[in-house]
Amino acid sequence: MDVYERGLISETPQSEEEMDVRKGPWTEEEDSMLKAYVNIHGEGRWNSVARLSGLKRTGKSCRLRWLNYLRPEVRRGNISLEEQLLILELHSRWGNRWSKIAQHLPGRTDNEIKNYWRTRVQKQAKQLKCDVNSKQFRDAMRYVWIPRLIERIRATSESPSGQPSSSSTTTYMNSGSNITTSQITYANTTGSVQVDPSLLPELSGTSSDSLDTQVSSVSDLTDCYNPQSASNNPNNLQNGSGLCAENLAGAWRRDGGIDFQATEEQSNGWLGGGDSLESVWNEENIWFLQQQLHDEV
DNA sequence: AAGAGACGCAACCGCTCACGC
DNA sequence: CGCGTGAGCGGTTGCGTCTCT
Repeated sequence: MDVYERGLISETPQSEEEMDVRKGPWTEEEDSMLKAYVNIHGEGRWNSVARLSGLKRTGKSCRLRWLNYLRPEVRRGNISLEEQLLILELHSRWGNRWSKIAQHLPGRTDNEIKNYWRTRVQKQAKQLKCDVNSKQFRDAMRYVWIPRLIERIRATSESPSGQPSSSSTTTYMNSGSNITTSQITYANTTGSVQVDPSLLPELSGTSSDSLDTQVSSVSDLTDCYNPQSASNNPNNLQNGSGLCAENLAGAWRRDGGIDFQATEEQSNGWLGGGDSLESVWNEENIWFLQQQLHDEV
């Protein structure tokens, strides 16, 4: 359908500036014009682009179209597990700094990441009946969702068929802060991101610009999180051989966090099975988390 | 089969920052 | 130093598609 028919173009301009300014979806012809212009003259000077290329668009509109859609390096399609993990990690550190987060996901745009966060992550918060910025939800992300993603990334990388391996002895119980590259680069098996080697260790370091410095970082958690022992024997959680009992079971309870230790046992398989991100948040888990949240209030 | 509602995404809007004069 | 302009960023909106009833 033509944009004119949909009323997306100002047909009654109020001033000279508004004359003929197009809005709404871009046509293939406009895309071609913008691509051709940028290929010749390069990026930047977006108002000039709008004027000189013959496009009846604002400079802002041209810039947005180029950055989010026309750039050759833009990757489109499903966001991989590794990318999801990075987004969660980076958001926990920087908050809604979408462009900053996007810098660490080659080919992804801030707009795409923002949309992912709104549609996927905020949806989960809504299902849990808690605010996406609440401590409860951040805890859920850090102590359940992120470790679960790491587990699944590992499983995918270790099994050519994509099935989780049952013989792995690798542990996340690193000293310091290297949950990182060697684990994250399994990415290759799913054809996705190369993670900056310096990135994740940085996350567990000093967080002067973190929005929330009172809660231990994700990497702190993964330092003492052992999915193998946890999934093989949930009782290990009680004696601290898997999760750090002091950090998780006790501390979370005391500071008002969620008791995921109990969650893990009672939901029976929190860390097992499931082949999508959403499976981490299946109905049973969400129900139980809600109980936990309400108990805390 | 059709309508309603939910969802995903592209695009716009308004604000802030950086830079040149 | 103040002002104007351009660029960038985060929030919001609206449309097309999908799913459910």
